[in-house]
Order: sequence, then C-alpha cells, then structure tokens
Amino acid sequence: MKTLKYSRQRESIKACLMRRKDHPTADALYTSIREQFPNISLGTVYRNLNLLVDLGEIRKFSCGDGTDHFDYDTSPHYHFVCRRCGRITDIPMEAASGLEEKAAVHVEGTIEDHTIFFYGVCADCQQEGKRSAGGGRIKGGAESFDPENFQISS
Amino acid sequence: MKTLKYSRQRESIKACLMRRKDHPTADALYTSIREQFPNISLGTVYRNLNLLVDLGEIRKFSCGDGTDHFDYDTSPHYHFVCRRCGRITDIPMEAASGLEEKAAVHVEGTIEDHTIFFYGVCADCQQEGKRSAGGGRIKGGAESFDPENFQISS
DNA sequence: TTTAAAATTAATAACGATTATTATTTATAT
DNA sequence: ATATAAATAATAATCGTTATTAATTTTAAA
Repeated sequence: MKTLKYSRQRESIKACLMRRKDHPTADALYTSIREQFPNISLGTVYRNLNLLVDLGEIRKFSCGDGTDHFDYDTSPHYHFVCRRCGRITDIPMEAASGLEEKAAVHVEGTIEDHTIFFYGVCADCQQEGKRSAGGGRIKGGAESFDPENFQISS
Repeated sequence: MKTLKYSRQRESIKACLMRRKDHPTADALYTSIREQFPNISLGTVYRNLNLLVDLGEIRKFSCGDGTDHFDYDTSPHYHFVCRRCGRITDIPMEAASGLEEKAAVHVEGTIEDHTIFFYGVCADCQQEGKRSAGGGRIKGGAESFDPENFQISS
C-alpha cells in the first residue's frame, strides 16, 4: 500500500489547473506555476499531472496537435478545437443518446466510454487578419502546405 | 507550382496501407514495407504519409496512445480502441444526425467535422489470460498503476 | 520533539516519435 | 541526351515525455 504524502507543488498544480478555463499542456502549466515556484521541475509537473489523472481528479486528452492537454473538469463533455489557433473550448452538451449503444452493434467487446472532438475555426480566427489567436497551430496544418499548389505530373 | 513526381516508394506505402485493415503507425508500416524495399528510410515513410494526408488520400489520427495512426479509408467513420491491447477497429456507423448542429449551439465559429473514439475492451482481451492481443498498451494505462492501492495519508 | 521510513523533489539523463538537413539518385519535360 | 526539379537514404536534430538519482520533505511513531 502506497501512502500519498502532501506536497505544496501538487496542490499548486491542481489549483492552477482549476482556475484556468483553457486546457493547458504540461509545459504551459509549468510556465504558469514557475511564477509561484521558480524552482519547480518540469518532471514534477508531469509526474503530478499523471498521478492526478490516475487518481481520477483530472483528465488527460490528445486532440491531434501532438501534445497532451489536461482538464480539471472530469464531468462528461466534449471539445471544440480551432484548426487555426489550436484553442480548445468546452462543449457542455450532453452525450448523444444511444451513441455507445449504436456503436456497440459494430463492436465485439465492451464499450466503456467515448470522446468527441469537433474541429473547425473559432470566431476570433474567422475575422480576417487575425492569423493566430492563441498559440500553436494544429500539427500538419494548412499554413505549411497548400494542396492546391500540387499537381500530379502528367 | 510544385510538381509531384512518381515514386515507387510512395506507391508501395499507399498499397501497403490499403491492404491493411488495422490502422498502422508510421513505424509499423515501415517494418512491413522493408520486406519489399529493404533500404527504404523511416523518414521517407513519414514524409510520404504526411504528403498523402495533405493530398487528402489518407487520414491521420491520434487516439491517445502517443503515436499517430494512419487510415486508408477517408470516408466518415468512427473508431473503437481497446484499452488493453491498443487495437483499433472501424465502426462503420453513420454520423449521429444533428451532432454537429447540436454542438454548434455552444460554439462561436464554424464546425467543419468531428471525430469519435469509443474506448473499452475488445473481445479477445476479455477472455481472461489473454493479456495482450496485438501490441502496445494505451499510454498511462492500468497495468502500471493501481489507484486502489493509494491512500491519502491521514 | 527527535528519529526514522517512505514519498517527493530538482536536476538531469534517456527515450521514443517525428521533423529537418544534405548529398546523392531518380523522374520527367524539353 | 540533357537539364531541372523532386525524391531518396542516411543521419542529425528536435520535441514531448518518462526514468534515474541524490537530496529534501512529509509523516508516523518513539
């Protein structure tokens, strides 16, 4: 039996994640927390986040941008991801009724839960000129490659 | 204007992905293709897969196990992920009607598409004893940590 | 209130997945 | 045939994450 001991770093990580409405990465959280704990180690942030996930106190998810995001809200809800700026927002809609049941028809085995990510362009990014509203772009995104400019040679 | 030139490596990558019903990672594909092209480079596999994604010929997705997977089927469908063995199977059900419309109510901006991942335990893994049916386990999975054995100290 | 055991930490090394670089090879238009 | 541009193999570099370790901190018990 492993006994969990108090640590002010862990409390700070929880508190910091709780008061943010975005869905920060471990590194973003690390940057925030260093204001309060200038000596905290990135490894400590990762270790505690994973511990909190395992304890069921927070959630971890990956939306396709190559890094994991963390969410203090463990209640069931979905996410919207902006393809331009990468911003992730909550979609507090209730689970489509019978979704898992409908899926189960095609699955041999047991379905425990599911996630939905909606992708598109957020309002801020839709205003022309605003090329980035938050931070990183989605991996393999548009800016780097324009399929319109490709042509299969004769 | 960039002109796409034929390459037997790229054709092989497409053909190999097409005939597989799983959803291989770049590395798994690399292993398969080396039977035919023993000198192919892992970088070539990655570069061509990303090119094919940008051209819209294949799909790339991340289901939370830390590595990207590729899918030759670009038609809309969902996926089931086994938490024990990591196997990913198609769920050919049609998009829940009105799902994006329902989500749009909570989003300022435009929803273009969505993905759904169902998680659970596949039939093979449910048979006790069979601890692994395919390959890697899901990241941060159960085996490594048992929350039941944790206790907040007094 | 010391003491001791175990958990946590900071620092850093190691790791796996992916991308970038570069010199060489290959495909294609002329 | 030749020139040009794209694709390649090899390899280095990068990024996100996990593992290791010696030192520190928490906690229970003496």
